[in-house]
Amino acid sequence: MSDNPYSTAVLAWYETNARDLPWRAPDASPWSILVSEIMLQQTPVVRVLPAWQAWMERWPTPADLAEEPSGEAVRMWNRLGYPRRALRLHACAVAITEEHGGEVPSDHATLLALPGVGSYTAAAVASFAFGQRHAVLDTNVRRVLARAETGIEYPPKTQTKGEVALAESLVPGPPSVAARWAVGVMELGALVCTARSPKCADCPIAGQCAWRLAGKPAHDGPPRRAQTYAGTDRQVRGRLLAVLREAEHPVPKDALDAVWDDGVQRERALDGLVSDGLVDPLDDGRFALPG
DNA sequence: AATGCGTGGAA
DNA sequence: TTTCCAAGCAT
Repeated sequence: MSDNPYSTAVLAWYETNARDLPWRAPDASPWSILVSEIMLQQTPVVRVLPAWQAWMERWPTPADLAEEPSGEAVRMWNRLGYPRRALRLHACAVAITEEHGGEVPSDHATLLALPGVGSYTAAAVASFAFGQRHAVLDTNVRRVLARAETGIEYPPKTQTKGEVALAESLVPGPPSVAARWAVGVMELGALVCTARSPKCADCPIAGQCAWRLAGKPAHDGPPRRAQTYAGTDRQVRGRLLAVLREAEHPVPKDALDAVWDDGVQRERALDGLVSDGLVDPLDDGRFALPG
């Protein structure tokens, strides 16, 4: 697997079209790249940018964050969503400080063992921070490969082994080229081969795209999961945690009861937050972010 | 393997 | 207004 039919075109496209993102700066530290990757899990770039800046100013190294209570990470996470990621990023900082001499590990398997670091993030950090050769398969790349190679509009809902094998077969041989391919094909998916209204006129591989060549057949199969939010436990959890994030001090139960009427659901959500480690029930009956 | 887990912007 | 979806992970 030394090359693939698209790599030259994608690499050239990336050279002139890449966004100037701070975690892509030549002097970006592995830690700053890891922080960006955790934040970018399911949160758009535009919302991550200011949060990442503030985070890196406050905690420039893993040791800086590891010194703080995990609740400070949850508070700093603010409204990025999925706040368990903040807890896991804090746990990453502790593990890196205590087990890896304060340096983000470069080995893929070691990265994978860190809290909140899965297959994608381990490959991304190994590739972007350390220039290694890995298949970096995120939602953008899955969509590009579904279209260009498989000829379908959208990839399957859950990642398949076939997709992984395909992605691996396309990784260029030399690590430095592989790393640029990884970021380039991801950027192509983010900017051109988008989920809705792909900009095929601007696509460097449009001439080789199986989906476009087939006339862009519409998505076949069940409609793609419409996620409801209003009224869910997720919404309740969000409201409860927002109260604690914005409070300077531990809050009485009344303050939490005020944000959701359904007591059964409210208790279930609060219990969930406690068992996740996002909320600390104090002995005096009040609640706080974890210390 | 399917589900749960936040939030906000765009169409 | 509603729907979609945005660099996933853990269980």
